[in-house]
Amino acid sequence: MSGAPRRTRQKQAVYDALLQLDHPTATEVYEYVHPVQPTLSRGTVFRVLGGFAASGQVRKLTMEGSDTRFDPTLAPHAHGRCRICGRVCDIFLPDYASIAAGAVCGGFQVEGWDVEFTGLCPDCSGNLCAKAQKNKEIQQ
Amino acid sequence: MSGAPRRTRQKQAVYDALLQLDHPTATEVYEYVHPVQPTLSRGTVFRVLGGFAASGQVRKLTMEGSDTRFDPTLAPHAHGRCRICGRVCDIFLPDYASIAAGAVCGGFQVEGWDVEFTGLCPDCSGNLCAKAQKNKEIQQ
DNA sequence: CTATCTGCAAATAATTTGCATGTAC
DNA sequence: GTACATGCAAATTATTTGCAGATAG
Repeated sequence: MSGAPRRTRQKQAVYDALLQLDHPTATEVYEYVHPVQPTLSRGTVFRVLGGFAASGQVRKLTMEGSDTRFDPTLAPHAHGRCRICGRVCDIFLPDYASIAAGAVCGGFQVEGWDVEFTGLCPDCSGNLCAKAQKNKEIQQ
Repeated sequence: MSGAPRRTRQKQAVYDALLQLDHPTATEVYEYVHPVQPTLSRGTVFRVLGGFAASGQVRKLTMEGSDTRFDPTLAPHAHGRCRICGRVCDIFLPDYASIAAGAVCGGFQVEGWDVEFTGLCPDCSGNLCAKAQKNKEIQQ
């Protein structure tokens, strides 16, 4: 028989990191938490995040060009990945919600969905020149 | 100055594999090609597939729960991953095409998109019991 | 108490890369 | 002939796992 999951300092720290860190990878979570809890190990971060994902407590994002990311926002939504700064933005598109409701597409019975857009985030689409300039400065 | 890409036996073999193998991973391509061309190395498979993806010759699919897959079908379409057999199906949804045409969603300027559905493929949604039975037999 | 969780370190496994050699054009 | 491509093997890097000790309930 399996008992209820236990509330631990480590899980709390990992979840807090998810709220602070805007779609972080497991490693980013680790690096955020480590200075505060030096004994919390990488393995634990992966195990805790995997548990959260398995229980539906967080969403696991498998995005092109980066490691697996985790998202504590449970409301159905898509993601936009900026091709300039790499930031991942939440995009709420009510239209997609209806598709999730068990629609059938060409014989494939849909139970869940995930949409990844590529493009420019609000910052980067605003003033491309300024942004390119900034990136140049950083690289130097 | 960079010259045009060269036509090689290896690239041809990798592309043929893509056409035969229904959304294969790099390793699946390697295992398909290797018996025929034993000297073709894993590194080359990754390099060739990466090149194809970079030139837009094939689509690179980053799907949940499996390694990166490659798709030679260039027409805009979504993918369905069956939660029972794991098969990846092509799903053509004209509605999504309009979104790709540079729409703006909440300040995010969309240039490209990728949709992954989870659910049941035609085979598995048809007769779940028979399928479960078959899987059992395979495992034994 | 005891089942779950964590730390640590070693094991996996996909992907990348350096370099010498091969070959398309 | 020359620049691009490949083979090979070693290096990287994310993620998983075994096991002994810690701890939540």
